[in-house]
Amino acid sequence: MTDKKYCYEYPHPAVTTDIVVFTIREGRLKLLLIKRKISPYKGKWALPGGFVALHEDISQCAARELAEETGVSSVFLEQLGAYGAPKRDPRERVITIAYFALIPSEKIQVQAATDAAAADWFAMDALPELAFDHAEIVEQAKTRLLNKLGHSTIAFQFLADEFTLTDLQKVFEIIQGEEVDKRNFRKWALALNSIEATGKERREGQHRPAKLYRLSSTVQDID
Amino acid sequence: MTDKKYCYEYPHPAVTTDIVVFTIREGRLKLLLIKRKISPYKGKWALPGGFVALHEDISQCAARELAEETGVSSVFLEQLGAYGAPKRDPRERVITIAYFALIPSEKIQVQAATDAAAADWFAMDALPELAFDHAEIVEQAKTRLLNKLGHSTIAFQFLADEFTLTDLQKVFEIIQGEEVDKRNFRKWALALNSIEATGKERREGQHRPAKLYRLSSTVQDID
DNA sequence: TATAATAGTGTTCATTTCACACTAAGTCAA
DNA sequence: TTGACTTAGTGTGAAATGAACACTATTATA
Repeated sequence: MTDKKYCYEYPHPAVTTDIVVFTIREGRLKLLLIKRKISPYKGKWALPGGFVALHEDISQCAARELAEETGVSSVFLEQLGAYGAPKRDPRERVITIAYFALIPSEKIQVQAATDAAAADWFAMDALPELAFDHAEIVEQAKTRLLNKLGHSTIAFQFLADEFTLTDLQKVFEIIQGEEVDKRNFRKWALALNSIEATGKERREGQHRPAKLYRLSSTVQDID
Repeated sequence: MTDKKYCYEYPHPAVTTDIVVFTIREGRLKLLLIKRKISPYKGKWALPGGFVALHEDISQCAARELAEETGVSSVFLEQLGAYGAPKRDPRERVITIAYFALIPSEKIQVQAATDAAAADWFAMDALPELAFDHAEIVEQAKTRLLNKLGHSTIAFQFLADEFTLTDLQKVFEIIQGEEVDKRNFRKWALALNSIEATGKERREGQHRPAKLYRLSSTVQDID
């Protein structure tokens, strides 16, 4: 950051992006949080994010922050909305544009937290107290995730390139918090016309091997 | 506006709200546009909106702009999303937070455009060329409107406090652009448990009078 | 070769969605 | 006063969809 000062005729708020990063690890839906090492909310956990640079698109900003924190790029990233209550940051007026990202657990290289003190994954049902209005943002992200789950292909974003139908079913069960009928689920998943068998199978343990699937090339999402 | 200058350590973008205001008039879905009287895009039509003041919430800002342009308040207003491509405004970096609003045609007092040159309603299927990235914003608002139509009670926002089921059906037909079966529609509307008969009826023309309905007190919307 | 463990597969019933046509109640004019 | 006109209001059967439910298939291992 330079010492240069930027001046305007009328007041401009600061603009940040914050990213709600979900993944599934250890059989639970988890959220990436960063421990703040500066005031305000020093020591509290917060969503990863940062200021929007003047030259970058806001979605680029979110993608950049996400890559800096997790080392992953080209993941599912969707805008959640803008949050701009006047006092949400006690320092100055900050409007944040929240995104939510879904990353497959296999892609998670442990977070190379650039400047932040510490980063960690928290189970959604055991979140610590969050800084700013981040609890509200997380709540809305969770709602969005649940709403889209059955009407889009976002669940696939939690999986590796090749996966079994049981893998996929577990994603649903973990997010929805309830068991799903295996036969109905498989019928539904195949009827989506979004996945195709790779021809390969995965064998592990003393039981029948499972067919591997991949997302079809034509991936379309729903608003 | 004062001559005072606002200075920051690092650059802040300007933040505006733009509002996609829909109504139904003359049997068509219409959009409120303002003719720009200053550069850039001077003379072009644009969405109503303006800069976010430092002390106000962004939704308050949208509501204020909407009230200034249309004279109506307490209407349906929902955030659509943030648009922040770096060059979307050629003057400086401007991030806009778009809202969409639905107002009943009866409430429309002709727009008392404060500073803008002119304001007018345009049919959605006959829009003029729009300034900035407003065409994209309008497109997404239309998509949102269509998606929510059958899964929420937003259609009611286009109607007066008391309405007939035929009024409601016409709203659907106009927005969806296709006719709807009368019996199925009425069953659906009543099964919503969101409207109740007022006991009154409206008589006009040489035919049976129509029962009037109102929104039930418990109005809930869906994300 | 028996056991254990997960993969994989169809049918029935209930519910929801869709298509479809007539009667009811008012106004107006002859 | 009656017939013509116009929109309001109502029910049923068929088709599609969603939900419940239990057994066989295939592998690893002891």
